[in-house]
Amino acid sequence: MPTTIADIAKKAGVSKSTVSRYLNERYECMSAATKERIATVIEEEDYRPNALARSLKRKKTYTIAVILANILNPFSASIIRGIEDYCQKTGFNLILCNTDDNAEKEKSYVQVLLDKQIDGLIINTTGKNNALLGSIRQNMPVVLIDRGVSKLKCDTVLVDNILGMHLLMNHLISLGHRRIAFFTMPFRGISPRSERVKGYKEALEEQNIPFQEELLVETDTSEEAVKDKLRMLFSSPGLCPTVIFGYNNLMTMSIIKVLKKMKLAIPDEAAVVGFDDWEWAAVLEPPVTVIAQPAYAMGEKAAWLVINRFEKGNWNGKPISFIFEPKLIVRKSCGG
Amino acid sequence: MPTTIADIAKKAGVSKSTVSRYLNERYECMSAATKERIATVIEEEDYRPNALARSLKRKKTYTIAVILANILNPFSASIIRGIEDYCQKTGFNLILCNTDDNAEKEKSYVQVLLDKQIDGLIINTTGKNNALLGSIRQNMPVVLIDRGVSKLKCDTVLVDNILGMHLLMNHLISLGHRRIAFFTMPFRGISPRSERVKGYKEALEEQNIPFQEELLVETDTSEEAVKDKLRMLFSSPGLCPTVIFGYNNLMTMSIIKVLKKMKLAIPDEAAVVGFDDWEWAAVLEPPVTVIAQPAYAMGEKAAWLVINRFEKGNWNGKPISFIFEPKLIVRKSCGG
DNA sequence: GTGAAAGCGCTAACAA
DNA sequence: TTGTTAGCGCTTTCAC
Repeated sequence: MPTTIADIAKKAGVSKSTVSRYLNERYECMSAATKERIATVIEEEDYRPNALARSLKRKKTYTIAVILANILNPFSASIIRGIEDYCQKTGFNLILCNTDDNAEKEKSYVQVLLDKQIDGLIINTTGKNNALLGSIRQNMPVVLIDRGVSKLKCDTVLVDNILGMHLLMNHLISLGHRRIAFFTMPFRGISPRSERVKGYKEALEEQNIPFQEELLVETDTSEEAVKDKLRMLFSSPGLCPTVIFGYNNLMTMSIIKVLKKMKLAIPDEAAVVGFDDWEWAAVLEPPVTVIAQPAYAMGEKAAWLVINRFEKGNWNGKPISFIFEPKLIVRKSCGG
Repeated sequence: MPTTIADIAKKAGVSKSTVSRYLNERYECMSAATKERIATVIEEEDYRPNALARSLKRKKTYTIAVILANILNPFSASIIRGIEDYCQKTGFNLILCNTDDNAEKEKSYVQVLLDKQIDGLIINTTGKNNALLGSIRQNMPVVLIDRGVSKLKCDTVLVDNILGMHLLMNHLISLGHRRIAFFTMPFRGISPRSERVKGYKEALEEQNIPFQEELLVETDTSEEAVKDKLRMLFSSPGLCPTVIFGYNNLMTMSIIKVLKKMKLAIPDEAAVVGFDDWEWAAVLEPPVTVIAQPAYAMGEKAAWLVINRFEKGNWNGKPISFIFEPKLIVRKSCGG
């Protein structure tokens, strides 16, 4: 049976309150002798307070949660690492949840986390539980990461997707590309997606290149699906793209794999670009040109936001939005 | 102010005990009418029980923790994904901790997690807190993943490293390689490392190839460090390796990067092999031959072990050890 | 079938 | 400076 505060109190010959004061470092309210005695007993018993009991009473768990689509995406892994490191510094614990972009899973997680009385939430939301998220926003800090939802008055940590696409498109166009295919997963209603599409269209327009609906292709990231779409494009004379853009690193990777299997030379027969940088992008043959997002820093910032708001107790203050700048990293996959 | 069980009881005109029974699905002990009434009130109030209070009373938190060196390693990310998925299925929550192989961080995490009354722990241990781990093993299930510690009577989920090295070495030797460099991080006292070294030496011996101390090189995974070591080897006539083995994917990646920067053709001027398969290994030029470990399955199994033991309440049963079989995946980075 | 009361391990207001 | 007491929100005997 684990030792409790009562055991310590008895053994030290003081009351529980005094021990509690000691635990909370209110040393002013006790004599040096008492302090010393308690310290000794705690040491001897190797006593550590039960965090559950503490939390129940204090109404603070010093635990935050992060809900992401999929930790296997290196972008997500970096975000989590940023969050975890910040939590570690500040003594918070981190609960991790994967939703696979499934709204049901998201909902269920959010509820369980609330039951557990977490102190804050960082979420890459599916965008389908806005009512729920809006309501918990009343009781604890919530920060949306990567994907914003304008009606949700939460803090947000985002990347400037429109800028990113402009950087990328201007680069491609300056290299002479005109038929630029945009491969994306079918996540409609998700902010980064619509922003990237917007940036794509804007950039085309600025350069007087007509937007072609057929070049905006929706597919999941499986190789088979990507292959089908790619085949179709390449066999349509007026469409045949000179460069394929991948919405995220998973998509980009699939595109590259398929292109290689199709024995198409990159970039000469088909160039490739992606959103998200990742460890191996620079080592592939050819190294992949990408728009890099500062995932780790975004994670850190998100953690800072949640924890800061929690500690300042102002989780109903005006929402803050952090927009990180993406960077164009020119490598060799687009020619030029 | 959140609604509590007392609120529900009052509104439904019953006692807290009855509501509690309802919450715990002991419907036999109440009339259909009562059940109905409580259900309605709970619905109306959107009431959910406070998990903290429950846990304090029941002494179960339905939360387990995983302590790993670094989630940024795709091997770790896959393990976590396996654990998380299993937890999700069984309704457990997962607390995530990174230690960077720092024994102090590990110790501090373990203690905080104990304070939080977690129900089980999965750990890729530094091997430097055995006393602590041994003692908590008395109170909850602990499973060691990836790295075993024989004196710790915990369940383990490992990979057969010796077999893996034999598979790999036999392949290399059959291809004509004789000077095989082994690049590893300086983690001594860690079981996978000594096992892999052992397998390496055994395989050499079986084939009557003398073991050369200088080919077993210790370095961190930074490109600079790897480059230095590689340079040194290549400039020693009797030593100059025909193939470099990377202890894990981080090391292998560094080796490949450096080799490419040195403009050495892989595999003709220097072949490369690694331990751990990862998403992009097949897409690199040339695709990398590796020993693959079933990381996701290992994570799942570890979660199964912890949760199963916890639920069966037999965390003092005899330790179980799961040894997964690694697979040789032959690609093109070794010639042949 | 239902309720009263004690208690999980801790904190904090109030007294002394 | 220290102790007494009343909870935090829930579960669980033990009565009725």
